[in-house]
Amino acid sequence: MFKPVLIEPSIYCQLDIVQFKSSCAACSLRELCLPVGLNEDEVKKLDIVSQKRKITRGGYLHHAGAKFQSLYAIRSGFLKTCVLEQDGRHQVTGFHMTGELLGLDAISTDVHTCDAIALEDSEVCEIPFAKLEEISRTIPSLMRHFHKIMSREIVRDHGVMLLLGSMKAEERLASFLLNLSRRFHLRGYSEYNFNLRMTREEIGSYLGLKLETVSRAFSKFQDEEIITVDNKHIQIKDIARLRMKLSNSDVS
Amino acid sequence: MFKPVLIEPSIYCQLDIVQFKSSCAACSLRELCLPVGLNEDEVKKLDIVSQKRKITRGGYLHHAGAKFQSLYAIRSGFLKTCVLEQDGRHQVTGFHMTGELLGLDAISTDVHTCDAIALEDSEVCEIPFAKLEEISRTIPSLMRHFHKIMSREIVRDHGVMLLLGSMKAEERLASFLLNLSRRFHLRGYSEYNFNLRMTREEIGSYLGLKLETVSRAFSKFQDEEIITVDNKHIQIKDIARLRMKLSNSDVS
DNA sequence: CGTTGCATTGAGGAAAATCAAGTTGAGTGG
DNA sequence: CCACTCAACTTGATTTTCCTCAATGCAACG
Repeated sequence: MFKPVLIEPSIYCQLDIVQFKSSCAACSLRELCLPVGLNEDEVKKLDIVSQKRKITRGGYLHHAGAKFQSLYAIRSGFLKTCVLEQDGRHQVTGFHMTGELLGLDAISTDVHTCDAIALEDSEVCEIPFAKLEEISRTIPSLMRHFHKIMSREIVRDHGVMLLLGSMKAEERLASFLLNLSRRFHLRGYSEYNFNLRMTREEIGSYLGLKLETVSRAFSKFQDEEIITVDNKHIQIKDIARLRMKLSNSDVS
Repeated sequence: MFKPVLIEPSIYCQLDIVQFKSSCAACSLRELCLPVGLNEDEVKKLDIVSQKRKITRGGYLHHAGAKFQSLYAIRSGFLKTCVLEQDGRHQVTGFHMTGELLGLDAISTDVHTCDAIALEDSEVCEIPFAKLEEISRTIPSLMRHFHKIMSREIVRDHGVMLLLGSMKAEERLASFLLNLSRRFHLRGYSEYNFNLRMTREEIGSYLGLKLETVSRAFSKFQDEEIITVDNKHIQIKDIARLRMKLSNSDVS
């Protein structure tokens, strides 16, 4: 089922065996998570740092308000992050998968500003931030890479702001599906067939819509034969028309 | 009119005189822009870096798509940043004032992802990013401070996402006004009286509303005697009730 | 086999967008 | 100083979109 694109299957199998010995050198996510071009010594420095941790479905990786110690690189699984306001308002700010880095928001105040919750059994590398900063002083390419990751998060957030501020319901859902499709594809899964890990309500929260609106939009896309929806399973039948949903608002 | 809170007026006047000699040591924004606790030698290292630049009202600090070289610290003035999509969709992602840092989004791809436009005559310090990274390797507190600034931007964006995803028009406008009020206050201006630098349309774009909706919400707040609006001039008459607009939706 | 959580669908209503006049105010030039 | 222009703003009427409320379906699970 798992088909890594970046490495040989044999290497991946080997990984499976050593999976409780933390090792960046052998990690299948090296290309996602670390800058290319580190030499062996540099990679070894990192090995000291990280430690693995498992979170079962529904479990918290961290709570909003918790003291910040570490960033988390997702090794496998699927998580959501949500911000909460004192008045009970809350919102999913992102869905996160293999190779992505969580906890960047907490650097600013040394306190996590969001909950991170596993939507399926997941495994993360815990990276103590103080150590990462220390090591990155001696490895400029690592520092640069880290800055790019933070910046990418800012760019991503701006994209979501654009979505929330100027798209209609169907455009939002199309954008969401295309984004998921691309990210699954990057990780070696089918870009046309995948299972949603989140509920309609969580999708709605992320997209600034109510769950009924999400459901209706799914049904509409299905009627139009752009996708098929079977509960959590999505098949994209006509990705070109799904992309068209983004740019124009003309409906037959 | 200008009443800096963090430094003595005399120091500020002195600054006015030397304003074309770039000097972080003498800058009135030191506390905003630099980590506290740098010694003189460390501050001098920074002086090499930055160079001033003026942008007149309506002018671009940078265009989306431009090659990224430098971050910009705002010394004075007021700017907006907007993202644009290929399909013509565009959105204001932020309004920025004295002491804030622009260009963080561009680190990820070495290309600016948004336009930055001056809404009044402004002055910025140009900080070549490569040099900043280099210096921050030798000054850990500077590196830490920079990471906190990036992280703060992520937290800010999450706040905007929450606003766009789950607030009604009046709540958004109230949130916007309170945010401006706080930021003016921090910079030594009145928290109850200020002039908007942006149009209703720009406010609307930022808040995910049409300009007419913004205008109506202003009028409503005025009818309720929470604020007075005279074109661009805003007076907050009852900040408590403005804050209430955020938390509850009950209207008399 | 009832309970529970999630999803779908319909009907009605509220919020904001859109469309359409007007108004105001700053800048321009006679 | 006045007329003119233009952009920004306000306000009202109408339409669209999405939310809310409610009923129902459906699969998983003790």
